[in-house]
Amino acid sequence: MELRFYNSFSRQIEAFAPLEEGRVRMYHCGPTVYKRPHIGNYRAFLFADLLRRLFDLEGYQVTQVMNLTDVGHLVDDADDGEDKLLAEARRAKLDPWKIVEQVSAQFFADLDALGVRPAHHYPKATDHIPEMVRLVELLVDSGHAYRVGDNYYFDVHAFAAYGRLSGNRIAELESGARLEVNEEKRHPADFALWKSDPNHLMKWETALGPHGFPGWHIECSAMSMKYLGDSFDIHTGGEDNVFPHHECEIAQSECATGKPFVRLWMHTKFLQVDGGKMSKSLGNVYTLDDLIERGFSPWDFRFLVLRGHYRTQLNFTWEALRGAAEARRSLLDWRGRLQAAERNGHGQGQAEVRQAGAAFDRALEDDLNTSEAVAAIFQLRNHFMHHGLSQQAAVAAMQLLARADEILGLFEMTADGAAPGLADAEVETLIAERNLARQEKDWARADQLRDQLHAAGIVLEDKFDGVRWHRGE
RNA sequence: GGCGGCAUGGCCAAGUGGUAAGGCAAGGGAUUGCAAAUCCCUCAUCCCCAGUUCGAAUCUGGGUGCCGCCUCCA
Repeated sequence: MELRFYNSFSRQIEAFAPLEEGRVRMYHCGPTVYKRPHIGNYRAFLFADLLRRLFDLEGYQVTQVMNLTDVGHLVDDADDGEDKLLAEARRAKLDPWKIVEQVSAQFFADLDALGVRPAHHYPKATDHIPEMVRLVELLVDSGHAYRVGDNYYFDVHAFAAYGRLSGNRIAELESGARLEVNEEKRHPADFALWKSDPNHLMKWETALGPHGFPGWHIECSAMSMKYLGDSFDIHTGGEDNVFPHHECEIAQSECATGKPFVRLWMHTKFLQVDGGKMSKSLGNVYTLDDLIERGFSPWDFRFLVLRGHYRTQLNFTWEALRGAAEARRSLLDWRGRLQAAERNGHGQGQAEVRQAGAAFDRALEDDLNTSEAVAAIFQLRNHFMHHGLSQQAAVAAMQLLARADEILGLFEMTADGAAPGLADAEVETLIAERNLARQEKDWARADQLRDQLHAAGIVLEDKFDGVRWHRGE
Protein backbone atom coordinates (compact mmCIF):
# COMPACT_ATOMS: atom_id res chain seq x y z
CA MET A 1 0.00 0.00 0.00
CA GLU A 2 1.12 3.53 -0.67
CA LEU A 3 0.12 5.28 2.49
CA ARG A 4 -0.64 8.96 2.61
CA PHE A 5 -1.31 10.82 5.84
CA TYR A 6 -2.33 14.28 6.84
CA ASN A 7 0.53 16.01 8.58
CA SER A 8 -0.62 18.55 11.17
CA PHE A 9 2.68 20.31 10.76
CA SER A 10 2.51 20.91 7.02
CA ARG A 11 -1.29 20.89 7.00
CA GLN A 12 -1.19 18.70 3.96
CA ILE A 13 -1.62 15.12 3.01
CA GLU A 14 1.79 13.65 2.35
CA ALA A 15 3.12 10.36 1.08
CA PHE A 16 4.41 8.36 4.03
CA ALA A 17 8.14 7.72 3.93
CA PRO A 18 9.78 6.43 7.09
CA LEU A 19 13.25 7.58 8.03
CA GLU A 20 14.46 4.06 7.76
CA GLU A 21 13.16 1.73 5.07
CA GLY A 22 10.71 -0.80 6.41
CA ARG A 23 10.74 0.60 9.89
CA VAL A 24 8.34 2.87 11.76
CA ARG A 25 9.03 4.58 15.04
CA MET A 26 6.12 6.30 16.68
CA TYR A 27 5.29 8.00 19.93
CA HIS A 28 1.85 8.61 21.37
CA CYS A 29 0.97 11.05 24.09
CA GLY A 30 -0.58 8.81 26.72
CA PRO A 31 -2.70 9.42 29.76
CA THR A 32 -2.00 11.30 32.92
CA VAL A 33 -2.53 8.52 35.39
CA TYR A 34 -4.37 10.38 38.10
CA LYS A 35 -7.83 9.17 37.17
CA ARG A 36 -9.29 6.49 34.96
CA PRO A 37 -9.43 7.71 31.37
CA HIS A 38 -12.89 8.26 29.90
CA ILE A 39 -14.11 7.14 26.51
CA GLY A 40 -12.99 10.38 24.90
CA ASN A 41 -9.41 9.69 25.87
CA TYR A 42 -9.64 6.26 24.34
CA ARG A 43 -10.42 7.69 20.95
CA ALA A 44 -6.84 8.88 20.69
CA PHE A 45 -5.48 5.55 21.91
CA LEU A 46 -7.64 3.58 19.51
CA PHE A 47 -6.29 5.73 16.71
CA ALA A 48 -2.76 4.88 17.79
CA ASP A 49 -3.75 1.23 17.67
CA LEU A 50 -5.13 1.64 14.17
CA LEU A 51 -1.78 2.96 12.98
CA ARG A 52 0.02 0.20 14.78
CA ARG A 53 -2.13 -2.52 13.26
CA LEU A 54 -1.85 -1.06 9.80
CA PHE A 55 1.93 -0.92 9.96
CA ASP A 56 2.09 -4.40 11.45
CA LEU A 57 0.05 -5.80 8.61
CA GLU A 58 2.03 -3.90 6.01
CA GLY A 59 5.14 -5.62 7.27
CA TYR A 60 6.88 -2.69 8.89
CA GLN A 61 9.07 -3.25 11.87
CA VAL A 62 7.22 -1.06 14.35
CA THR A 63 8.48 0.48 17.54
CA GLN A 64 5.66 2.06 19.44
CA VAL A 65 5.99 4.12 22.60
CA MET A 66 3.28 5.59 24.79
CA ASN A 67 4.12 7.58 27.86
CA LEU A 68 2.36 7.55 31.18
CA THR A 69 2.44 10.96 32.81
CA ASP A 70 2.79 10.37 36.51
CA VAL A 71 3.68 13.85 37.60
CA GLY A 72 0.54 15.87 37.63
CA HIS A 73 -1.26 18.36 35.50
CA LEU A 74 -3.68 21.03 36.57
CA VAL A 75 -7.19 19.89 37.38
CA ASP A 76 -8.80 22.90 35.75
CA ASP A 77 -8.74 26.66 36.04
CA ALA A 78 -10.53 26.62 39.36
CA ASP A 79 -7.97 24.45 41.10
CA ASP A 80 -5.05 26.71 40.79
CA GLY A 81 -1.74 25.88 42.26
CA GLU A 82 -2.04 22.14 42.66
CA ASP A 83 -1.56 19.52 40.06
CA LYS A 84 -4.13 16.88 39.13
CA LEU A 85 -2.29 13.99 40.60
CA LEU A 86 -1.63 15.59 43.94
CA ALA A 87 -5.21 16.86 44.17
CA GLU A 88 -6.53 13.39 43.52
CA ALA A 89 -4.15 11.92 46.05
CA ARG A 90 -5.42 14.32 48.68
CA ARG A 91 -9.05 13.74 47.79
CA ALA A 92 -8.69 9.97 47.93
CA LYS A 93 -6.40 10.22 50.94
CA LEU A 94 -3.86 8.12 49.15
CA ASP A 95 -0.20 8.38 48.41
CA PRO A 96 0.28 9.77 44.89
CA TRP A 97 2.39 6.76 43.97
CA LYS A 98 -0.50 4.51 44.97
CA ILE A 99 -2.85 6.45 42.69
CA VAL A 100 -0.40 6.05 39.83
CA GLU A 101 -0.25 2.33 40.41
CA GLN A 102 -4.01 1.86 40.57
CA VAL A 103 -4.87 4.05 37.62
CA SER A 104 -2.14 2.54 35.48
CA ALA A 105 -3.46 -0.94 36.14
CA GLN A 106 -6.96 0.22 35.25
CA PHE A 107 -5.66 1.86 32.08
CA PHE A 108 -3.95 -1.31 30.88
CA ALA A 109 -7.06 -3.34 31.67
CA ASP A 110 -9.11 -0.92 29.57
CA LEU A 111 -6.69 -1.12 26.67
CA ASP A 112 -6.87 -4.87 26.82
CA ALA A 113 -10.65 -4.82 26.88
CA LEU A 114 -10.62 -2.59 23.81
CA GLY A 115 -8.39 -4.99 21.93
CA VAL A 116 -5.50 -2.54 21.77
CA ARG A 117 -2.17 -4.16 20.98
CA PRO A 118 0.38 -3.36 23.65
CA ALA A 119 2.94 -0.74 22.71
CA HIS A 120 6.57 -1.73 22.98
CA HIS A 121 7.32 0.75 25.74
CA TYR A 122 5.18 2.54 28.29
CA PRO A 123 7.72 4.81 29.93
CA LYS A 124 6.79 6.76 33.02
CA ALA A 125 7.95 10.30 33.54
CA THR A 126 9.28 9.69 37.04
CA ASP A 127 11.52 6.90 35.78
CA HIS A 128 13.28 9.34 33.48
CA ILE A 129 14.36 12.15 35.72
CA PRO A 130 18.05 11.90 34.69
CA GLU A 131 17.17 12.07 31.00
CA MET A 132 15.08 15.16 31.58
CA VAL A 133 17.74 16.83 33.67
CA ARG A 134 20.27 16.20 30.94
CA LEU A 135 18.00 17.83 28.38
CA VAL A 136 17.49 20.88 30.54
CA GLU A 137 21.22 21.19 31.04
CA LEU A 138 21.79 20.94 27.32
CA LEU A 139 19.27 23.69 26.69
CA VAL A 140 20.76 25.97 29.28
CA ASP A 141 24.29 25.37 28.02
CA SER A 142 23.30 26.06 24.46
CA GLY A 143 21.59 29.30 25.42
CA HIS A 144 18.03 28.18 24.66
CA ALA A 145 16.96 28.19 28.28
CA TYR A 146 17.64 30.30 31.31
CA ARG A 147 17.59 29.86 35.04
CA VAL A 148 15.84 31.95 37.65
CA GLY A 149 16.60 30.66 41.11
CA ASP A 150 16.07 26.92 40.72
CA ASN A 151 13.47 27.33 38.00
CA TYR A 152 14.38 26.80 34.37
CA TYR A 153 12.52 28.27 31.42
CA PHE A 154 12.74 27.79 27.71
CA ASP A 155 13.28 31.02 25.83
CA VAL A 156 10.83 30.86 22.92
CA HIS A 157 12.71 33.61 21.08
CA ALA A 158 15.65 31.23 20.85
CA PHE A 159 13.71 29.04 18.46
CA ALA A 160 12.65 30.79 15.28
CA ALA A 161 10.13 28.12 14.34
CA TYR A 162 8.20 28.42 17.59
CA GLY A 163 4.52 28.59 16.65
CA ARG A 164 4.78 26.82 13.32
CA LEU A 165 2.87 23.75 14.40
CA SER A 166 -0.05 25.55 16.02
CA GLY A 167 -0.11 28.69 13.90
CA ASN A 168 0.30 30.85 16.96
CA ARG A 169 2.49 33.91 16.90
CA ILE A 170 4.45 34.79 19.98
CA ALA A 171 3.19 38.36 19.96
CA GLU A 172 -0.42 37.21 19.79
CA LEU A 173 0.11 34.77 22.59
CA GLU A 174 1.26 37.59 24.78
CA SER A 175 -1.66 39.86 24.08
CA GLY A 176 -4.16 37.05 24.35
CA ALA A 177 -2.95 35.76 27.67
CA ARG A 178 -5.82 35.56 30.09
CA LEU A 179 -3.93 34.85 33.22
CA GLU A 180 -1.47 36.81 35.22
CA VAL A 181 2.07 36.85 34.01
CA ASN A 182 4.82 35.06 35.81
CA GLU A 183 7.27 37.85 36.53
CA GLU A 184 10.19 35.45 36.56
CA LYS A 185 9.92 34.76 32.88
CA ARG A 186 11.57 36.97 30.32
CA HIS A 187 8.60 36.58 28.04
CA PRO A 188 5.09 35.37 28.88
CA ALA A 189 5.34 32.71 26.18
CA ASP A 190 8.42 31.13 27.72
CA PHE A 191 7.59 27.80 29.27
CA ALA A 192 8.88 25.94 32.30
CA LEU A 193 11.36 23.12 31.79
CA TRP A 194 12.02 22.45 35.42
CA LYS A 195 10.58 23.92 38.60
CA SER A 196 11.46 23.93 42.24
CA ASP A 197 9.30 23.91 45.32
CA PRO A 198 10.39 22.57 48.70
CA ASN A 199 6.75 21.84 49.59
CA HIS A 200 6.08 19.70 46.54
CA LEU A 201 5.29 16.08 47.39
CA MET A 202 6.90 14.65 44.27
CA LYS A 203 10.30 16.27 43.98
CA TRP A 204 13.84 15.25 43.16
CA GLU A 205 17.27 16.34 44.17
CA THR A 206 19.31 16.79 41.03
CA ALA A 207 22.03 18.92 39.57
CA LEU A 208 19.30 21.41 38.77
CA GLY A 209 18.44 21.96 42.42
CA PRO A 210 17.45 20.19 45.61
CA HIS A 211 13.65 20.28 45.33
CA GLY A 212 12.93 20.06 41.65
CA PHE A 213 10.28 18.54 39.48
CA PRO A 214 9.83 18.50 35.72
CA GLY A 215 7.72 20.76 33.57
CA TRP A 216 5.10 18.98 31.58
CA HIS A 217 6.58 19.06 28.09
CA ILE A 218 10.06 17.89 28.90
CA GLU A 219 9.06 14.32 29.69
CA CYS A 220 7.81 13.60 26.20
CA SER A 221 10.94 14.97 24.60
CA ALA A 222 13.18 13.00 26.91
CA MET A 223 11.35 9.72 26.64
CA SER A 224 10.53 9.79 22.95
CA MET A 225 14.13 10.49 22.03
CA LYS A 226 15.42 7.91 24.45
CA TYR A 227 13.37 5.10 22.94
CA LEU A 228 13.09 6.27 19.36
CA GLY A 229 16.13 8.43 18.65
CA ASP A 230 16.59 12.15 18.17
CA SER A 231 14.50 12.01 15.03
CA PHE A 232 11.61 9.65 14.52
CA ASP A 233 8.66 9.11 12.25
CA ILE A 234 5.32 9.75 13.88
CA HIS A 235 4.04 11.54 16.94
CA THR A 236 0.33 11.46 17.76
CA GLY A 237 -2.00 12.96 20.30
CA GLY A 238 -5.38 14.57 20.77
CA GLU A 239 -6.10 17.90 19.16
CA ASP A 240 -5.71 19.56 22.55
CA ASN A 241 -2.05 18.60 22.55
CA VAL A 242 -1.12 20.70 19.55
CA PHE A 243 -0.57 23.76 21.66
CA PRO A 244 1.24 24.23 23.86
CA HIS A 245 2.41 20.68 24.43
CA HIS A 246 3.63 19.59 21.03
CA GLU A 247 4.75 23.06 20.04
CA CYS A 248 6.99 23.10 23.09
CA GLU A 249 8.24 19.59 22.50
CA ILE A 250 9.42 20.54 19.06
CA ALA A 251 11.18 23.63 20.35
CA GLN A 252 13.04 21.98 23.20
CA SER A 253 13.89 18.81 21.29
CA GLU A 254 15.22 20.47 18.18
CA CYS A 255 17.18 23.03 20.16
CA ALA A 256 18.71 20.31 22.31
CA THR A 257 19.79 18.06 19.45
CA GLY A 258 20.03 20.41 16.51
CA LYS A 259 18.12 17.82 14.49
CA PRO A 260 14.59 17.62 13.17
CA PHE A 261 12.43 16.03 15.85
CA VAL A 262 9.39 14.41 14.24
CA ARG A 263 8.49 13.96 10.61
CA LEU A 264 4.77 13.39 10.87
CA TRP A 265 2.41 14.86 13.44
CA MET A 266 -1.04 13.35 13.64
CA HIS A 267 -3.85 14.59 15.86
CA THR A 268 -7.26 13.13 16.56
CA LYS A 269 -10.31 15.29 16.98
CA PHE A 270 -12.27 15.11 20.18
CA LEU A 271 -15.11 12.81 20.91
CA GLN A 272 -18.25 14.76 21.66
CA VAL A 273 -21.22 13.49 23.57
CA ASP A 274 -24.76 14.42 22.57
CA GLY A 275 -23.44 17.15 20.32
CA GLY A 276 -21.34 18.90 22.93
CA LYS A 277 -18.35 18.33 25.09
CA MET A 278 -18.41 15.87 27.89
CA SER A 279 -18.83 17.43 31.24
CA LYS A 280 -19.13 16.28 34.77
CA SER A 281 -22.15 18.51 35.35
CA LEU A 282 -24.05 16.87 32.47
CA GLY A 283 -23.08 13.47 33.81
CA ASN A 284 -21.88 12.28 30.44
CA VAL A 285 -18.24 11.63 31.16
CA TYR A 286 -18.42 7.91 30.55
CA THR A 287 -15.93 5.19 31.30
CA LEU A 288 -15.80 1.78 29.68
CA ASP A 289 -17.76 0.38 32.60
CA ASP A 290 -20.66 2.69 31.84
CA LEU A 291 -20.88 1.13 28.38
CA ILE A 292 -20.62 -2.37 29.74
CA GLU A 293 -23.36 -1.67 32.26
CA ARG A 294 -25.64 -0.83 29.37
CA GLY A 295 -24.91 -4.16 27.75
CA PHE A 296 -22.28 -3.10 25.23
CA SER A 297 -18.92 -4.61 24.55
CA PRO A 298 -15.87 -2.34 24.52
CA TRP A 299 -15.45 -3.68 21.00
CA ASP A 300 -18.70 -1.99 20.02
CA PHE A 301 -17.18 1.29 21.12
CA ARG A 302 -14.03 0.43 19.26
CA PHE A 303 -16.02 -0.06 16.07
CA LEU A 304 -18.00 3.13 16.61
CA VAL A 305 -14.79 5.10 16.93
CA LEU A 306 -12.78 3.48 14.17
CA ARG A 307 -15.47 3.60 11.51
CA GLY A 308 -15.41 7.39 11.83
CA HIS A 309 -12.57 9.41 10.38
CA TYR A 310 -10.01 10.36 13.01
CA ARG A 311 -9.79 13.99 11.90
CA THR A 312 -13.49 14.64 12.22
CA GLN A 313 -15.29 15.28 15.44
CA LEU A 314 -17.23 12.23 16.41
CA ASN A 315 -20.50 12.49 18.22
CA PHE A 316 -21.14 9.80 20.78
CA THR A 317 -24.77 8.96 21.46
CA TRP A 318 -26.22 5.79 22.88
CA GLU A 319 -28.16 5.33 19.68
CA ALA A 320 -24.97 5.57 17.66
CA LEU A 321 -23.32 2.98 19.90
CA ARG A 322 -26.30 0.70 19.44
CA GLY A 323 -25.95 1.16 15.69
CA ALA A 324 -22.28 0.25 15.83
CA ALA A 325 -23.03 -2.80 17.94
CA GLU A 326 -25.66 -4.00 15.47
CA ALA A 327 -23.37 -3.40 12.53
CA ARG A 328 -20.59 -5.35 14.17
CA ARG A 329 -23.00 -8.17 14.90
CA SER A 330 -24.05 -8.31 11.30
CA LEU A 331 -20.42 -8.57 10.21
CA LEU A 332 -19.95 -11.42 12.62
CA ASP A 333 -23.04 -13.01 11.15
CA TRP A 334 -21.67 -12.51 7.67
CA ARG A 335 -18.45 -14.20 8.65
CA GLY A 336 -20.46 -17.23 9.65
CA ARG A 337 -22.30 -17.22 6.35
CA LEU A 338 -19.03 -16.92 4.46
CA GLN A 339 -17.64 -19.90 6.30
CA ALA A 340 -20.63 -21.86 5.14
CA ALA A 341 -20.18 -20.55 1.60
CA GLU A 342 -16.56 -21.66 1.56
CA ARG A 343 -17.95 -25.21 1.60
CA ASN A 344 -21.08 -24.88 -0.49
CA GLY A 345 -20.98 -21.49 -2.16
CA HIS A 346 -22.88 -20.69 -5.29
CA GLY A 347 -22.82 -17.74 -7.63
CA GLN A 348 -19.93 -15.76 -9.03
CA GLY A 349 -18.50 -12.70 -7.41
CA GLN A 350 -14.73 -12.87 -7.95
CA ALA A 351 -14.77 -9.43 -9.51
CA GLU A 352 -16.82 -7.96 -6.68
CA VAL A 353 -14.46 -9.33 -4.07
CA ARG A 354 -11.49 -7.92 -5.91
CA GLN A 355 -13.25 -4.60 -6.24
CA ALA A 356 -14.12 -4.45 -2.57
CA GLY A 357 -10.56 -5.28 -1.61
CA ALA A 358 -9.22 -2.53 -3.82
CA ALA A 359 -11.72 -0.02 -2.44
CA PHE A 360 -10.83 -1.04 1.08
CA ASP A 361 -7.13 -0.49 0.50
CA ARG A 362 -7.64 2.72 -1.42
CA ALA A 363 -9.67 4.17 1.44
CA LEU A 364 -7.10 3.29 4.08
CA GLU A 365 -4.22 4.58 1.98
CA ASP A 366 -5.99 7.90 1.76
CA ASP A 367 -5.26 9.19 5.25
CA LEU A 368 -7.00 6.29 6.93
CA ASN A 369 -10.49 6.81 5.60
CA THR A 370 -11.93 4.01 7.69
CA SER A 371 -15.49 5.07 6.93
CA GLU A 372 -15.06 4.26 3.29
CA ALA A 373 -13.08 1.16 4.07
CA VAL A 374 -15.90 -0.19 6.20
CA ALA A 375 -18.42 0.80 3.56
CA ALA A 376 -16.51 -1.32 1.03
CA ILE A 377 -16.83 -4.31 3.32
CA PHE A 378 -20.54 -3.79 3.73
CA GLN A 379 -21.01 -3.42 0.00
CA LEU A 380 -19.42 -6.78 -0.53
CA ARG A 381 -21.60 -8.23 2.19
CA ASN A 382 -24.66 -6.87 0.45
CA HIS A 383 -23.58 -8.38 -2.83
CA PHE A 384 -23.13 -11.70 -1.11
CA MET A 385 -26.54 -11.54 0.51
CA HIS A 386 -28.23 -10.79 -2.79
CA HIS A 387 -26.27 -12.92 -5.20
CA GLY A 388 -24.13 -15.30 -3.20
CA LEU A 389 -20.48 -16.07 -3.87
CA SER A 390 -18.73 -19.01 -5.43
CA GLN A 391 -16.62 -21.13 -3.13
CA GLN A 392 -13.49 -19.55 -4.47
CA ALA A 393 -14.90 -16.04 -4.12
CA ALA A 394 -16.06 -16.82 -0.61
CA VAL A 395 -12.53 -17.82 0.33
CA ALA A 396 -11.25 -14.54 -1.04
CA ALA A 397 -13.97 -12.61 0.75
CA MET A 398 -13.00 -14.30 4.00
CA GLN A 399 -9.43 -13.18 3.43
CA LEU A 400 -10.60 -9.63 2.96
CA LEU A 401 -12.74 -9.77 6.07
CA ALA A 402 -9.80 -11.16 8.02
CA ARG A 403 -7.65 -8.34 6.72
CA ALA A 404 -10.24 -5.80 7.84
CA ASP A 405 -10.34 -7.51 11.21
CA GLU A 406 -6.56 -7.32 11.53
CA ILE A 407 -6.52 -3.60 10.86
CA LEU A 408 -9.71 -2.42 12.51
CA GLY A 409 -10.17 -5.08 15.15
CA LEU A 410 -13.76 -6.03 14.45
CA PHE A 411 -14.28 -9.26 16.29
CA GLU A 412 -13.53 -10.03 19.86
CA MET A 413 -11.08 -12.77 20.45
CA THR A 414 -13.72 -15.42 20.22
CA ALA A 415 -12.63 -18.33 18.13
CA ASP A 416 -12.94 -17.88 14.41
CA GLY A 417 -14.01 -20.92 12.50
CA ALA A 418 -12.81 -23.13 15.27
CA ALA A 419 -15.51 -21.70 17.49
CA PRO A 420 -15.78 -23.51 20.77
CA GLY A 421 -19.01 -25.35 21.30
CA LEU A 422 -20.69 -27.59 18.81
CA ALA A 423 -18.99 -29.38 15.98
CA ASP A 424 -20.70 -29.39 12.61
CA ALA A 425 -21.91 -32.94 13.03
CA GLU A 426 -23.48 -32.12 16.37
CA VAL A 427 -25.24 -29.16 14.86
CA GLU A 428 -26.59 -31.33 12.08
CA THR A 429 -27.83 -33.87 14.60
CA LEU A 430 -29.65 -31.26 16.64
CA ILE A 431 -31.20 -29.76 13.54
CA ALA A 432 -32.41 -33.18 12.40
CA GLU A 433 -33.91 -33.71 15.82
CA ARG A 434 -35.64 -30.35 15.64
CA ASN A 435 -37.00 -31.12 12.19
CA LEU A 436 -38.50 -34.31 13.54
CA ALA A 437 -40.11 -32.41 16.40
CA ARG A 438 -41.50 -29.90 13.93
CA GLN A 439 -42.99 -32.62 11.80
CA GLU A 440 -44.73 -33.91 14.87
CA LYS A 441 -45.78 -30.38 15.73
CA ASP A 442 -43.98 -30.67 19.04
CA TRP A 443 -43.28 -26.92 19.09
CA ALA A 444 -42.00 -26.84 22.63
CA ARG A 445 -39.33 -29.39 21.84
CA ALA A 446 -38.51 -27.69 18.52
CA ASP A 447 -38.11 -24.30 20.15
CA GLN A 448 -36.03 -25.72 22.94
CA LEU A 449 -33.62 -27.16 20.38
CA ARG A 450 -33.57 -23.86 18.53
CA ASP A 451 -32.70 -22.05 21.75
CA GLN A 452 -29.98 -24.54 22.47
CA LEU A 453 -28.43 -23.96 19.06
CA HIS A 454 -28.81 -20.24 19.35
CA ALA A 455 -27.00 -20.29 22.66
CA ALA A 456 -24.14 -22.04 20.90
CA GLY A 457 -23.99 -19.27 18.32
CA ILE A 458 -25.79 -21.16 15.57
CA VAL A 459 -28.27 -19.24 13.46
CA LEU A 460 -31.04 -21.23 11.86
CA GLU A 461 -32.95 -20.18 8.80
CA ASP A 462 -36.18 -22.01 8.16
CA LYS A 463 -36.62 -21.96 4.42
CA PHE A 464 -39.42 -23.46 2.40
CA ASP A 465 -36.99 -26.08 1.13
CA GLY A 466 -35.39 -26.94 4.41
CA VAL A 467 -33.25 -25.52 7.18
CA ARG A 468 -29.99 -23.69 6.61
CA TRP A 469 -27.61 -22.72 9.31
CA HIS A 470 -24.44 -20.79 9.91
CA ARG A 471 -22.40 -19.65 12.82
CA GLY A 472 -22.90 -16.07 13.82
CA GLU A 473 -25.16 -14.05 15.97
C1' G B 1 -9.34 39.44 21.28
C1' G B 2 -5.86 35.56 18.59
C1' C B 3 -5.09 30.54 16.22
C1' G B 4 -7.42 26.01 14.33
C1' G B 5 -11.70 22.94 13.06
C1' C B 6 -16.81 21.29 12.29
C1' A B 7 -22.28 21.82 10.59
C1' U B 8 -24.95 16.00 5.37
C1' G B 9 -31.89 11.95 6.40
C1' G B 10 -34.73 9.83 13.15
C1' C B 11 -29.27 8.41 14.97
C1' C B 12 -24.00 7.74 13.37
C1' A B 13 -21.11 8.87 9.13
C1' A B 14 -18.27 9.18 3.89
C1' G B 15 -18.09 12.42 -0.17
C1' U B 16 -14.71 18.51 -1.03
C1' G B 17 -16.87 21.41 -8.48
C1' G B 18 -20.52 17.23 -12.24
C1' U B 19 -25.60 15.92 -10.10
C1' A B 20 -25.86 12.60 -2.31
C1' A B 21 -21.26 5.90 -0.06
C1' G B 22 -22.12 2.82 4.11
C1' G B 23 -24.22 1.36 8.93
C1' C B 24 -28.27 1.60 12.45
C1' A B 25 -33.39 2.69 13.17
C1' A B 26 -38.36 3.11 10.89
C1' G B 27 -42.69 1.90 7.55
C1' G B 28 -45.18 -1.47 3.80
C1' G B 29 -45.15 -6.38 1.52
C1' A B 30 -43.33 -11.73 1.00
C1' U B 31 -41.99 -15.94 3.91
C1' U B 32 -42.96 -18.49 8.91
C1' G B 33 -46.23 -23.24 13.58
C1' C B 34 -44.52 -18.86 16.25
C1' A B 35 -40.02 -16.34 15.94
C1' A B 36 -35.43 -15.10 13.95
C1' A B 37 -32.94 -14.56 9.60
C1' U B 38 -33.69 -13.51 4.55
C1' C B 39 -36.00 -11.24 0.10
C1' C B 40 -38.79 -7.00 -2.39
C1' C B 41 -40.28 -1.85 -1.81
C1' U B 42 -40.18 3.16 0.77
C1' C B 43 -37.25 6.82 3.49
C1' A B 44 -32.02 13.56 2.40
C1' U B 45 -30.44 17.88 -2.10
C1' C B 46 -26.43 18.52 2.16
C1' C B 47 -27.40 24.99 8.95
C1' C B 48 -29.20 30.07 6.86
C1' C B 49 -28.50 34.23 3.31
C1' A B 50 -25.94 36.33 -0.86
C1' G B 51 -22.46 35.37 -4.75
C1' U B 52 -18.90 32.75 -8.51
C1' U B 53 -19.89 28.86 -12.25
C1' C B 54 -22.90 25.70 -17.87
C1' G B 55 -23.01 23.14 -13.15
C1' A B 56 -21.80 23.66 -5.74
C1' A B 57 -23.02 19.64 -0.21
C1' U B 58 -18.25 20.74 -2.35
C1' C B 59 -15.47 27.59 -4.15
C1' U B 60 -16.17 33.05 -2.17
C1' G B 61 -18.46 36.62 1.33
C1' G B 62 -21.78 37.35 5.50
C1' G B 63 -24.62 35.10 9.40
C1' U B 64 -25.96 31.28 13.20
C1' G B 65 -24.56 27.08 16.17
C1' C B 66 -20.94 23.60 18.08
C1' C B 67 -15.75 21.95 19.28
C1' G B 68 -10.19 22.39 20.54
C1' C B 69 -6.11 25.61 22.02
C1' C B 70 -4.25 30.57 23.72
C1' U B 71 1.61 28.40 28.89
C1' C B 72 0.89 30.79 37.45
C1' C B 73 1.38 25.50 38.06
C1' A B 74 0.84 21.56 34.22
